[in-house]
Amino acid sequence: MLETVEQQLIDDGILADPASPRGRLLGQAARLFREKGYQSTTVRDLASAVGILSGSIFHHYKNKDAILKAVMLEGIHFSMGRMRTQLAAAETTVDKLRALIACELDSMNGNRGDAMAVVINEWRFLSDVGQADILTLREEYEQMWIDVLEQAKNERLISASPQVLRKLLYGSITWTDKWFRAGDPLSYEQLTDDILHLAIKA
Amino acid sequence: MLETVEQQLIDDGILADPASPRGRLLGQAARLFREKGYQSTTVRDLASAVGILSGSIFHHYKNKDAILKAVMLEGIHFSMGRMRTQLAAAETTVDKLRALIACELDSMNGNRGDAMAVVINEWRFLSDVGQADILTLREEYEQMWIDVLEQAKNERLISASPQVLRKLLYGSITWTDKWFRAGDPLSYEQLTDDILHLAIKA
Amino acid sequence: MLETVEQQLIDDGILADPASPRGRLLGQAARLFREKGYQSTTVRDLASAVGILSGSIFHHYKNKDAILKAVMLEGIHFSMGRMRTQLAAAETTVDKLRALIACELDSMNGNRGDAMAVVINEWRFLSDVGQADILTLREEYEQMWIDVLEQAKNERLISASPQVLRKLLYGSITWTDKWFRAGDPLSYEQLTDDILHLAIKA
Amino acid sequence: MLETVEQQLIDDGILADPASPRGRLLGQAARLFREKGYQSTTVRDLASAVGILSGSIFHHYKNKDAILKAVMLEGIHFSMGRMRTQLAAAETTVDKLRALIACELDSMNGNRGDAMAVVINEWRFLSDVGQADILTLREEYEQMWIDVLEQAKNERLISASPQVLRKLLYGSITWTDKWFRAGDPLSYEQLTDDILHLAIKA
DNA sequence: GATGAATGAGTTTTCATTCAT
DNA sequence: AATGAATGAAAACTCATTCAT
Repeated sequence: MLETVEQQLIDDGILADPASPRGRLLGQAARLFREKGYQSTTVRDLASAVGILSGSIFHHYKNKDAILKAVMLEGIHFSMGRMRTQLAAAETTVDKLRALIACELDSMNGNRGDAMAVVINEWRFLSDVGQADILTLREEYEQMWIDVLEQAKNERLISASPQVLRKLLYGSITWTDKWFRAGDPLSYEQLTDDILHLAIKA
Repeated sequence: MLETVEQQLIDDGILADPASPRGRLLGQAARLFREKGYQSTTVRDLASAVGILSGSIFHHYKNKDAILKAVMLEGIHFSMGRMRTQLAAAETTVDKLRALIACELDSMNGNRGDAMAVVINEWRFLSDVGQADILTLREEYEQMWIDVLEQAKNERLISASPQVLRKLLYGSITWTDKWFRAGDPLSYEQLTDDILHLAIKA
Repeated sequence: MLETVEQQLIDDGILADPASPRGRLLGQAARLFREKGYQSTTVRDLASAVGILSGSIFHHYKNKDAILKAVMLEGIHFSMGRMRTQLAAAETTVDKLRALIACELDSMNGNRGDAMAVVINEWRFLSDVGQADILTLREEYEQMWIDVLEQAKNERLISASPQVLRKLLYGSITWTDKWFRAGDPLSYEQLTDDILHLAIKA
Repeated sequence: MLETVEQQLIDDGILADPASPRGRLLGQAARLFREKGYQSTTVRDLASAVGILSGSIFHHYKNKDAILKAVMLEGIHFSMGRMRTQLAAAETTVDKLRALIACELDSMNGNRGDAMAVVINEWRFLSDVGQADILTLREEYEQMWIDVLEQAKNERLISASPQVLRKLLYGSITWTDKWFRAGDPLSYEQLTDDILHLAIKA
């Protein structure tokens, strides 16, 4: 099911095929940028991770900044694609909120999680132009959260303001990237529930 | 009162006097590391911020890594010192928890907040040796949180495990550094309360 | 009439047919080498100017140096061909001199002028081997000038030594490439006359 | 006497002292840019010519373009300084014209000639900003020529328009850089006279 | 303690050229 | 003939660090 969403996005040309040279480069770049940080990852690191020489990188991307941007776009597109699907399948507001949390958790920690972690942690290193190009997409993404949280506020499920609560949850969820390893000793589902209960009083 | 804590730590030789050359360097370093990141801040940037030439930096610190470490030590010492004072003054467990949140929020966003933000955000850039040297201190700091949260758990104020809840709150609080500007439109006290209500059901 | 000379040279296989792939490449190369300089023109620039990909360039020429050499040969052959025709048609020594000046001016500024400008301005970037191959031809070209100037000297039309005068005129004429745009406000004929009067006293 | 002018300019801080590190760099840069061209001269070439390592170059100049600009400024300032002195000493218009020619010839071929040759031959490789910064100075320089040529025109010493004649003489003189070696077999004075007689009919 | 020129290893990037398809 | 991914050497430039003064 998750695979379906990913495959769909690849077929639509929104995500690069992970088997293609470009896709392999993006995958390795996401991993390295996450592990070592954008600035500490050299173009040589990227090249050797995909088994080519450093000069060849520039056959695929104009410069290092363009690689960072591409990684981030992959991350956001993948996360949004999956979120949309899961939101559509959720019935109650609580279910929707749980879906958002689960998706975002998986975006940071799942097996395609590197790219989204890069979006969060390396954002400041993306050039101004690159940031501007991606900003609309990020805002769209945030709006999906705000919409659900406003609904929850109307239903008196939450007490804090949606804007503030979103920021607090965002911090909690993105920080999991630094400490959470699934099933050890905490399962995904438990963590999702714990975060859900930060938000709602029940 | 807060000034008292800071002054005390300076007098004890734990923090550098902000008026001394060393203290001015650390203050500027904290600010620059936070604003631009450790790696993007050059030794020249540091030197020119305190009005000396780049070569002279190395009369004060052995190398750039030593500066980062010193900044972090300042951040942690200051935060812990204040936290201890405030904890001692709090009576109930809820008061203690509120004190921890308020202190940590101020550690990230207050006027001595640069150093603590550097501890969080630039941690990975500190050398292994440096990290090892500081780790005990960070653990001591964390233990203060865990102690209070375990007490809260015993009193059934919180439901999640103290270890997990600490991590989630940590994420929420440290992330404020990226979006919160005091009084605009949210006050410090409101934000403290909002975070407190993530943790406790009341 | 000029077209006749050019057509003749194409028919004789001395110049490439501008409609052929090779001819189009040489034309674009001449233009780009003149505009941006040999070193600043990349093989990709050349390829994209003729609508192919960079790798395909090397099916036509062994390397970039060979393209430069071919452009220069085109330039010299064309100039010499025309000069011979015009010299044959001139009766007096003054007419011959005027013909040389007019031809060389047009070689730099006319609609086939790019190649000759490249001969002059990019000469140093041609490989030693390439220079050696072309040198005889350039000497032959120069000899046409020297012959006429010696005749002029014998007829006391000029006072300076033919060798020196040739160099001085050469500088004046080739430099026009940097400032002269025909008819604005100076016509070709006026400029030709002005240069002629540098040489002869009349 | 010439030395006097040069020394004066050095004392005034307009030219760099050839004995200083900066001055030595500029001298070698002028030589290399002239010999091999700006683009073919690497920063390593420059560094090794003055006996330092390539990275140290950037201690003196921000980038390669800044070196080119500095070389050009040296060339123009030196030429103008000397021209002004010589013009002031000349009495008749013919003397002035001869002085201009002699100065410009020496600017290209004398022992400080590298820098001026670079101004002429590498102009296109100076960045747009750099060109803009120098342009006023070049115009000032040209005006000195135009003024004398207009006077000559009024006195009916020359027949062509001052603007055109200047361009033609400019080409002749700057081209000497490619072929003239003083005293072999032509002396400076003879060459100056030959060029003077291109301009005036006498 | 401060200076600032120099170091030298490292970075991103460029680009002519090759070659399997 | 054309493609276009890959090569690999070389380019300009960066920057923490050293050290003689």
